[in-house]
Amino acid sequence: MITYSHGVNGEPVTIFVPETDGDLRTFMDWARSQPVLALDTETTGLDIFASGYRLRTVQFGTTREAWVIHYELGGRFVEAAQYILKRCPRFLIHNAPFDWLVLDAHANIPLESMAPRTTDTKIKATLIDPRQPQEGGIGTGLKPLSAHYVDPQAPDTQGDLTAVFRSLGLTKATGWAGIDLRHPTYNLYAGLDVIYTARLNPVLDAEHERLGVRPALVDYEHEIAHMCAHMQRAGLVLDLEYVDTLRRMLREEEEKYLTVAARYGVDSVNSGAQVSEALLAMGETLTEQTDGGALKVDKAVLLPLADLDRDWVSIGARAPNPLAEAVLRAKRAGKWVTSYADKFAANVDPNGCIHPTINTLQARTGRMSITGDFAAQTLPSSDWMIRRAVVGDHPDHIFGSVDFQAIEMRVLAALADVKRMKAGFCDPDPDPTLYPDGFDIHMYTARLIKGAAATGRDRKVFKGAGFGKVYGGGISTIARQTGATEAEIARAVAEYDRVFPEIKRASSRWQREARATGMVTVSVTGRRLPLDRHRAYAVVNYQCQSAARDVLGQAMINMRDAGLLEYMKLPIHDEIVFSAPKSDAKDIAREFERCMTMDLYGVPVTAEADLGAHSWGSLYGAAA
DNA sequence: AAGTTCACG
DNA sequence: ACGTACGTGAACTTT
Repeated sequence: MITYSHGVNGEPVTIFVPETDGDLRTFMDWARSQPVLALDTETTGLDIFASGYRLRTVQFGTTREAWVIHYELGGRFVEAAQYILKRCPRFLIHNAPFDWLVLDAHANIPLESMAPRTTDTKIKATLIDPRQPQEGGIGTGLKPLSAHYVDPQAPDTQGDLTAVFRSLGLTKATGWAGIDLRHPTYNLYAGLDVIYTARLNPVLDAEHERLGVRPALVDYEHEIAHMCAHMQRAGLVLDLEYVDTLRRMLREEEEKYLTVAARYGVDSVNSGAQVSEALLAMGETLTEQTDGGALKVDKAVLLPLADLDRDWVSIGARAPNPLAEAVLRAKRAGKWVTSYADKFAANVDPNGCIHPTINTLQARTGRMSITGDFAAQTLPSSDWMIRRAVVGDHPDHIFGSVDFQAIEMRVLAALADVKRMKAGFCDPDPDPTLYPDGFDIHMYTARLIKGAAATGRDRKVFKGAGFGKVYGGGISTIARQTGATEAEIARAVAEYDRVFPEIKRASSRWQREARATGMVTVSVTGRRLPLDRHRAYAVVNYQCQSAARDVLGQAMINMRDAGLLEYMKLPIHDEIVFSAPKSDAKDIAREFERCMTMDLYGVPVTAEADLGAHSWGSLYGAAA
């Protein structure tokens, strides 16, 4: 047995690294009697589903000691780790979804077995403060949390190991796979991580108590994390033949327009300086500036120069500038091939699946994000081309999606108790001649203000005003977004405030509360939402975005309880994407709608399903 | 590492 | 009194 003595917050701790069968028996005798163990794994990297991926080490610990089990050695080491993994009633894990999926894929310990026994200290910490240190927060990594809550002298275990990797001629990318399991720094830090996790947990509990973070919210977040890990494990099936075609086509398109751009002296279309210089030389005038003071040459600037509207359709207002068009097309093809098509091909697993990394509590508002191999929340939606690469789980499956209807506006009506808005949403039988596609809050508002004569343009203006309320936008921004004049918007916003006076009152109240509590506002679920001092106006948006996220979270729990988890593929803010057998798809879609239908403080929250064909792209236009 | 652009809800 | 559209992830260029 190798042992390391170390100090944590002035107290001695011991790290044990078993070497023999006898050492492993001592470990098991100790671990068997522990009601709760902190747990961590070390692996060859982050790409859990790639071939050749290995689980190297599993660590177990308490506030006083840690045991570092080298799983990679096989035999009795594997047996000992699995014995405790199956048996211990409760685990503390920092960022549990990663370790759940590692153990599920590489240690034969199912997610379904681990998740109900897990407390995730990252979830607890994020509910206290979701901000990273750069944003003025504590951070949500084990290192900043340990330094803040446990021991100011806590080492940067990951950072220091990276330095060790370099001294061994390895890199951050190769070090985790290449470091010798006997390396003392590797073993010491592997052990310290679980000791810090064990010490973090009671401090976080005390903070929750002090700040009023509800235990029900903690449980709810664990359930959401479990469901999202389930979706990550399943992944999405790719049509690899199509991915290859897509890559070829987009590269050709890019090349074609790069050649055109080069004729005008632009050899890098992504260089704003080159593009603006060449356009000026062609006699174009550029007026908009970037925050940094350079001339702006983004899509919004280039489209009019190319005589194209926002949907890239020819306007006929001027002679198109060939360079502007070439830059637009080359940049779009380039982005689509590198950010999407190439990444699909590079990250596909041996079964032809791609796995999203779902961060269930990423944004300050609690919103989820999807990062890494497959940023599925940000695939182009204006065209089916990219999403066409993703297909149903089985040949007889089709893709579907269920969206909340105008969720931000409904949440606003509910939270601010907006009487006339609520009355509109609550109308059980909206006149189909007025609302042929179902009730529409923006047309409702237009009619409330303009009467029966309200037009589609009125609708657009009041939709802008509504979004301005939800986002906290000013008159000029709303005008720019809607294309209406500032005078028109100013009048519309004033009328909006007249018919929905509760919004302004709620906004003032929330801003006052936020300031009084140090610019941290508390959502309806008790979630703490840190708000920058100079951005108090954003409190309405924080409340709405956060409540909408929690409504989706509740809907996801309803879906799981209804047996729909196996069909769920992705959460996308106000939408769930699913893959289901074609023969049952209509019934399944109805079930999804039912799970997303609920009441929020007297406002009905509703959802509508859309069924496509075999590919995800089929929901976005003409693809098969 | 910062700045710019572009993809999403 | 004034004025701020909200939240993300990722690639590429320039520094």
